[in-house]
Amino acid sequence: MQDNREPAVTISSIASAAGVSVPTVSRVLNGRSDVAPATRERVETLLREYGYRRRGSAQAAPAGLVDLVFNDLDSPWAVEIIRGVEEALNAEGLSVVVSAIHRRGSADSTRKWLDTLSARASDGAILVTTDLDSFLHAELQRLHLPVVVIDPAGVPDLDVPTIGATNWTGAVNATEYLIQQNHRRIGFVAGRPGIWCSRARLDGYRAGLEAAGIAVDPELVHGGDFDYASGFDAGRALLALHDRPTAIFAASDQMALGVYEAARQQGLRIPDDLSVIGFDDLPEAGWASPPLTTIRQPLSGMGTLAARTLVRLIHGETVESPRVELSTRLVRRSSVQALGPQDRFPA
Amino acid sequence: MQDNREPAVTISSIASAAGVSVPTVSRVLNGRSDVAPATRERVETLLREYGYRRRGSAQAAPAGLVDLVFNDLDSPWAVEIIRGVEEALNAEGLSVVVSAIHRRGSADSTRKWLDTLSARASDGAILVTTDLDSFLHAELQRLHLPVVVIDPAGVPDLDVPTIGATNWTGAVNATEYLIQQNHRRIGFVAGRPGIWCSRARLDGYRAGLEAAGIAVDPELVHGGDFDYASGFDAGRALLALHDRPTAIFAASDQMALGVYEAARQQGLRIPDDLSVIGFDDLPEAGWASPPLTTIRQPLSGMGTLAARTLVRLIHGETVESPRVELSTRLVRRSSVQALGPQDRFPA
DNA sequence: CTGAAAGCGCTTACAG
DNA sequence: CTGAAAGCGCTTACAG
Repeated sequence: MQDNREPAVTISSIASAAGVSVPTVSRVLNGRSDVAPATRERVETLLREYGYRRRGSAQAAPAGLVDLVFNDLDSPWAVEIIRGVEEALNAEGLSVVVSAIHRRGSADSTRKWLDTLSARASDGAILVTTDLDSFLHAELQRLHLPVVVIDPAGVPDLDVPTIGATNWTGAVNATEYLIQQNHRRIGFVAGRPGIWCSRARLDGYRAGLEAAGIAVDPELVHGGDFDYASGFDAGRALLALHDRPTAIFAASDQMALGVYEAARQQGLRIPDDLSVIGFDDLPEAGWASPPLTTIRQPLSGMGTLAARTLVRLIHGETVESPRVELSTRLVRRSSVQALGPQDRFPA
Repeated sequence: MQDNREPAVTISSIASAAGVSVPTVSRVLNGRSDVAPATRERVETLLREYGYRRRGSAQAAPAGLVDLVFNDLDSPWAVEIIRGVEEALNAEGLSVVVSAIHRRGSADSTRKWLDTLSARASDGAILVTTDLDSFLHAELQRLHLPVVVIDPAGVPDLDVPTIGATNWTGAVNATEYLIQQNHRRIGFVAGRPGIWCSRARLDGYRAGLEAAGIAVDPELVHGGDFDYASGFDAGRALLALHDRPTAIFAASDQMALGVYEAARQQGLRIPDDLSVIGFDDLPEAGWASPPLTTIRQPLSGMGTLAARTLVRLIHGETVESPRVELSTRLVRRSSVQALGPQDRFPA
């Protein structure tokens, strides 16, 4: 995998490559104004190409810092991951720098982020749900910065370790469980499109139905993007169907809570009139009323594993299995009720 | 307030203070084994006393790092603060190191944390809900590290800026609102004891009742510690009362959700049979079913303000008002219903 | 176990 | 705008 034992790039190697003196490079590095624009440009390019990293004095003196990068910091999701990463890294004597990629997609902001990363001499980075495109990947390589991705957006390069959960299997289990409880019309609220795990959950739902010989009704599959509002909208649409579902499987807990509210507004009670199952098992799932049955994915465990994997890369070790999926499991609480028998023979 | 412009403590000043050579101090600093125990001890003490901070080369070269410290990273609370801090600091080109004080209270772990802080040359620290005791305060002063505290546990030293919310006023407002809706028997679930804001909320509840000429019934005040389980327990106890409350004001949203579940388990519907109001306005409040009416405290705004205040201290500026309380406000959603008129004249 | 010496990576006046 | 020189804070062989 990555290798961090290359000869260090120093200010003086940059200087000779650029054909200028060491002080000049130093000036560029420190944003002094008294440098000819052409010189500055040339030096900056070289700095970038060589992947120069500020280094205190003589020997590297590791910063003991790892970057944990989210697209946005607006989900309860994030704390779980942060907690797992922080615990594992703290045990290794490392600290976690948490950041969100602001104005996502802007090449400029990515550039700026990379510069900061480089300036502070981070030992490695954990990217969450990030689309590690080839540009970003190349830049990180250049910085000799080990990387681990949690829940990659697309299928990442093979030499970048990724940590995920058994999304497909978890979704199959959720669907099977509802079928066991005699549900046949099972609605599905999908996750944010474009992220790998969303697709896996949708496929698992379909596979679960088909394994039980139930045809997939496209009407019962509704788009979403993981958050509450999209769950509410999807729930409303699904419950407005002529032949409405008796159970809804939402690809995230937040969307499941949106379904709760859509049901409540239509006077439907959970689990009596509608069964709901979520995905994630955020603490919030246990706080719902009634407590939400869901598929647990070990988010903080994923964080811990990502951290441990990264530490190995930092130490120059290789990682034998670059893609790991931690297992999910069904957590039964009170939002699913068996259909049929009860209906026919009420107590 | 704090001053950061003191002459830098260098390895050589420590060396002469200790009566040893520079290389020896360097060895202690790097944990080399070949140093006499007595010498090591003496040097370490001096290092501490002088508040030595590793510094790359010649000039300080600010690390651009700020520490954000929680007691625990297990609450949805935390993300809100992190988000606010991260945004404000990112705008200043600074990064956020997030950590939890593990094994709280252990002097040893505090020591270790301070060492890390010092080693990485953090520019400042934001402590959340921390009891900044005089020991910690003195140590941070020694490191010349500016500090801001969010929601201080106790009453902190006057020269440490603190950021909070108008907890007392918010609680008065919540209580007044319930009274306006004709509630008279209003239960209260208190926050974690020992934290300043818990006390303010309890006092606000009492003041709100008394202002309306309602006597405070001690039976209606129940202990809690901010989390879901304690809210559930308190809700259960309150609803089991002979003359049970028609409304419950919980000092946190998480506890309010616990009250929801306690009500549901007793077959009580919200808001029809019981009105509930929370405190915080976490995203979770909006996801409850029915959506929770609550007192909003601007958590991410508190994070932002703490960050900005810290940046000023880092720049050596003074802060004119060391204790700021951001205002809270009532967010009306669907968990409170007026009592009385409706009951007498149903639609 | 310790210090004198050499050296490293970098920066800052100082000339030009 | 740029480089030669001096210097800073630190570390690492090298002696003893």
